[in-house]
Amino acid sequence: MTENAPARAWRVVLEKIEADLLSGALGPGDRLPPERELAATLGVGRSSVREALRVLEVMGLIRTATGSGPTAGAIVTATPHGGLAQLLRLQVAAHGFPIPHVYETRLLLEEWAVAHLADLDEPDLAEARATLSAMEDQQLTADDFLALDAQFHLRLTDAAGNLVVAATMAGLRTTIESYVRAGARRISDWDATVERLHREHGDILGAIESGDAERARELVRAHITAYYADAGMPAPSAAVVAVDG
Amino acid sequence: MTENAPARAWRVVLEKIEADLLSGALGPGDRLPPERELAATLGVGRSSVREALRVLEVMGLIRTATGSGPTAGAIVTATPHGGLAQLLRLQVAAHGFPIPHVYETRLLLEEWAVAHLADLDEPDLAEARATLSAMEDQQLTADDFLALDAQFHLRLTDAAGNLVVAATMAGLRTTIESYVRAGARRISDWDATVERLHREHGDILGAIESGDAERARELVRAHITAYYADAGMPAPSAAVVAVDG
DNA sequence: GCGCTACTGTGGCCTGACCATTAAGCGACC
DNA sequence: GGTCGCTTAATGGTCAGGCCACAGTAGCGC
Repeated sequence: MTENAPARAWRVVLEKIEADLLSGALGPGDRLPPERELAATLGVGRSSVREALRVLEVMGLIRTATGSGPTAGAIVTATPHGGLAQLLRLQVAAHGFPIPHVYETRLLLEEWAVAHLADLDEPDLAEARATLSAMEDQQLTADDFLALDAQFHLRLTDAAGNLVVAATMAGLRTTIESYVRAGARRISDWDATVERLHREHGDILGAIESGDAERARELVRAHITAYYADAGMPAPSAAVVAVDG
Repeated sequence: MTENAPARAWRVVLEKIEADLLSGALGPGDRLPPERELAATLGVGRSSVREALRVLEVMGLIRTATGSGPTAGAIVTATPHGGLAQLLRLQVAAHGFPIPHVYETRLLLEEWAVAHLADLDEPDLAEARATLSAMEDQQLTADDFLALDAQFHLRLTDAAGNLVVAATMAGLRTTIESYVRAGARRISDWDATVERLHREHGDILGAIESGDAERARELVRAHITAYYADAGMPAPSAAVVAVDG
């Protein structure tokens, strides 16, 4: 997967950096050599170096800053959220990923997360609870509420303690965010929906705390599919929901 | 997420292309304008265009080819596998994703896939069965066997019919591939292991075909965790396995 | 007609230049 | 002696322009 290409210069750079990361010569917080130096070292042009760095930047591996001093330059960060979100979003835009598949994946990840949390001895739900409290404010606009709703779900997933799952979930959420917002405008009785969503959130937390993984799963599935249905959004293929639920 | 940046030229290009994808002006199979033209149109330098295209290429959205004629240039492909794999691999290399989290995610996705398949009326297992047959060859080296093993699992996931799950699984597998291979060399009685793996594969297919989702889940979990244990690989956090299984 | 050649379009890559930004060095002034 | 401010260096960001490689295609010669 990483060779057989006849020469592409930027790939040389990418591989060199990946190798340094794997060997431990480079790690989070470390600073990459300046672009010009990297170019000279690897015998490629600076533009090729930049192409590779751009890829790394978009993928969330590095952050770049101008200027001088220790904070300038390209620094390894390893923050996957943005990159994953970008990739998913673009693939959806290019019709590589059908939206229903995105929904379905979001659902299965979140089901796993809550079931996993329920099985933990002491799940850390403090952040999720805090978000839940914030959602009680009656003054919230629909968009504000949805933002907090998204935060609640993300914090739930974060609490499950798997970074890959958490990052993927975040990416999926970002990807479908605009559709969720659009869906909210199709809901007739928004206040009632807010009421219901809030109650369901509480129920989910309750199920997790009581250690009932299966119930947590079911509640999450119902919670999400119900919103999809209300908002008239393309469901994760009706058959799937019917069979699975 | 797509703005507030003070100017970065390459982002302008990225956003323009994403917008064209979303609006349908650009779709799979279509050809992007030549780099020079894109640069002139957007008022940026060609190098900035190239940086954006590089990102799209690595993410699997486009493929580029030199030469002239209809097949040359940048063409929208929307093939997420490579990009996802690259992203996961790099994040693991940069310690953004701990390997156990990758294992765990792989496990949960595959559990979902087989359970989902079991719930389908007529799961298409032909490809998986074909791979299974190929694995009966006694002449296979360990690496060949593992390659087929990977293929079996991927085809299983593909059959579940969710592109996001399938692509993610493929990426995860690629990411941990080297570790799996290394693990195989730590297994003392390889022949017996092959025997067992093969039997388990058959059992999994059987459970799917009999529509027993829960059993398929358990078999897959046992199948994978047992191999991890045998190969002395960093388990998806022992606690998790103990509690969940 | 057929085959070869030259041309043209296209990405791949490099060089060199200039700008913007940031930190550090250094000196003048209080 | 300390502090403010100017200068300088380091570094990414971007552009312009050029050259090469490669793949069609058109046109030319036979």
